[in-house]
Amino acid sequence: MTSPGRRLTQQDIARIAGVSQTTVSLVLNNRTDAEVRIAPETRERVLKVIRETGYVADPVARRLAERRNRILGVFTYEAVFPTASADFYHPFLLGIEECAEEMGCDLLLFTSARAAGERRRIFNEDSRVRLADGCVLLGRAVDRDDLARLLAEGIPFVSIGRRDDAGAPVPYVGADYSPAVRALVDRAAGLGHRRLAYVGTGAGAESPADRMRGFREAVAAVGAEGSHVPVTGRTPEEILGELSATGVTAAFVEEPADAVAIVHAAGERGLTIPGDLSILALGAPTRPVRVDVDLTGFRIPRQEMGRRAVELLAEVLEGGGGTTKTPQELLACELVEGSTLAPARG
Amino acid sequence: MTSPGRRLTQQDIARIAGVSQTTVSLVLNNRTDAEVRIAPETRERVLKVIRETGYVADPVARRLAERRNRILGVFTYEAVFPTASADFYHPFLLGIEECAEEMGCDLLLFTSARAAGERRRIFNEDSRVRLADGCVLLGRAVDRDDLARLLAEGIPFVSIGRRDDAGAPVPYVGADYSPAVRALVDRAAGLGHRRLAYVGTGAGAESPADRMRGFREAVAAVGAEGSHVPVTGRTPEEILGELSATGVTAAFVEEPADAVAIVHAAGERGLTIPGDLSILALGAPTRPVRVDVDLTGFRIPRQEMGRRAVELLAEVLEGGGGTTKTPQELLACELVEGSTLAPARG
DNA sequence: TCAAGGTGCTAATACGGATTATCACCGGCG
DNA sequence: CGCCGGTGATAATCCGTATTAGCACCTTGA
Repeated sequence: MTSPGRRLTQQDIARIAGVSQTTVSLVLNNRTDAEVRIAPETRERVLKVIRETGYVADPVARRLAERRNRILGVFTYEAVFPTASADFYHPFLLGIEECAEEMGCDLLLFTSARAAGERRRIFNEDSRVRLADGCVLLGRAVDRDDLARLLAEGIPFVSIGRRDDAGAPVPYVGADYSPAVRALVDRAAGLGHRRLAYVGTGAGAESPADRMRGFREAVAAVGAEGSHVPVTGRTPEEILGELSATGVTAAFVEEPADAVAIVHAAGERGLTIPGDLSILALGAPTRPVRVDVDLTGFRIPRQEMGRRAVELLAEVLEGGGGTTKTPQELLACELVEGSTLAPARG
Repeated sequence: MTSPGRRLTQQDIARIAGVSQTTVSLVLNNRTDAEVRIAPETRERVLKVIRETGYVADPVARRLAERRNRILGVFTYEAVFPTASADFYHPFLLGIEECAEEMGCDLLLFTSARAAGERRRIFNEDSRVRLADGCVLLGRAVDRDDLARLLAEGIPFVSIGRRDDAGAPVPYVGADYSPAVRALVDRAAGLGHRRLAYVGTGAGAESPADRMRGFREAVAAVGAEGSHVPVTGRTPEEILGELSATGVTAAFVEEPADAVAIVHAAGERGLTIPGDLSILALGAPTRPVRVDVDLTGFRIPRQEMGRRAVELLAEVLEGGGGTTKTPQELLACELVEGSTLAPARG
């Protein structure tokens, strides 16, 4: 069929069919406008040559001329495939891939964006971000400067996870943490819990901040007492100690991996969960853990977030000029019944 | 920093710095040849503008002119992220991503290659395969026509998994099934097993064929009796029935998911494994199963295969012209001790 | 017989960057 | 004075496709 030598171009097809390169392009793009007319026989002749040679247009040249690729970039600040992070990233990617496939788009994974042992950055010396039509950002913490730059350069993108403004509003699809946390607090309060604690950083990135905020607001709304128990640099035992010492009966744990560890620590200490202490998990584990506990909490709609991010990105791309306003959506989290929440003692 | 309007080009940089586009390109590419000279001050002035504007070269245009991308394509005949296939594909991707990251390459996932509900094909109407420098092929069965076409068009690629010739030798890195299967057969024979069975298709694609071949050769070598028990359309119970009826004492099961099912079926039937029947699993599960059995068998070095494929692809790309010979490698499988192999009865 | 209007195709150009060939300039030397 | 060699930069061209403007030809009508 094809010679192993140089790749075929429209020029070659044109020569064989005895027409101009323009005509080949027109036939290929199936232009039937009033502006441009091709005689049916000519069209057929060109198509025949294309069929016989198996010619396929060079996507690079196409992109250069057309400014459109049907390639969506996916940027993550960590490798996505290692098992350590796979459990967390996988559902997002699943949604992204599904939606991209339906839209006939390919996915470009920016795996090279690491500056020599450093953290990944979007803009390194020869960033390939612009190769994609647009880009999905994935990661718990996203670099503010990168965000600002993406906005400034007018690169279409959608962040997965809510982001604070970075010079301008950031397009995102996030998980609606506040109401989810609030619902859990309401439940706990309804079961008689009065001393509640937020266990986690509660700050650093938007998502912990959102959860913390939801917690504070809900605690205030139900008139309970809420404290903040930090976790960094502390063992589950120490955390558990503080919880007991302060008379907390329901702990809202930011990171399910911590929740699991605390449950285990409680078991060794002779405490029963949820008899002595209720544990509520706020989201999905970002660290690999063996989740052998049926935690009460909520489910982050990760797959849906992936899908929706791609959909929104597509809309932005369709919009073209950027006249449409910044898409910002929060998707509801689904409560998970679990078995680590029980009525407060007494 | 940058205006939100149109993207910056070398032309813009040139205008600002008061030089020509050529000069900007030369400075960017750091050309210090004797052929081309740039005065240090001019160079500095251009670099300053580049720094201030944050200019980054358009990778598409670059690719068109340079014929090089640092983008590696990854083609799979199925979606890689769905949990159904994730367990199988994941280790390959892990190896691929690792290696690509080290080499400073990005990964392009061809997710769009599906022709309207059909199976994925590499060459659809507007294939973007050529956008990548080269491409890694992943999948149990690979379309022969696609392979032939890749070879014919001289597109650099490496298949993960051994492939028969498709008009010409196919570059691959595969798992060395034959010796692995042979080693298992030797073990079984050493433990007194005389009636062995190969349970699976044993054909269809290269990898089952390789395993079957290894089985046949090994059985012949040790002078045992080997039969073939097909699985398609049969229940584990039926398969188990045939094994018992024919007096097989060691079953070599192509697909670990089947092996697990057979072990369970045996349990329900009151047979003990490996007391009554030894089960050997030939590879990794390609269907999602809860592997709650400690199967004796071997490990396919999937991550290593992914890495090696990318390395070989890189070599092919370095080689450029194609003077180097087709890389074909088989990686050794590691035996897994497990607990489903025991001495034959009597 | 010639303008008007339609038809079928192509030349020219854009897209953004890399490369090659060439040019302008200056100082030194015969 | 005129030639030469070295220096520093640029105009021109290419990569392969898409698009726009326009050309050559033919028919029709007055």
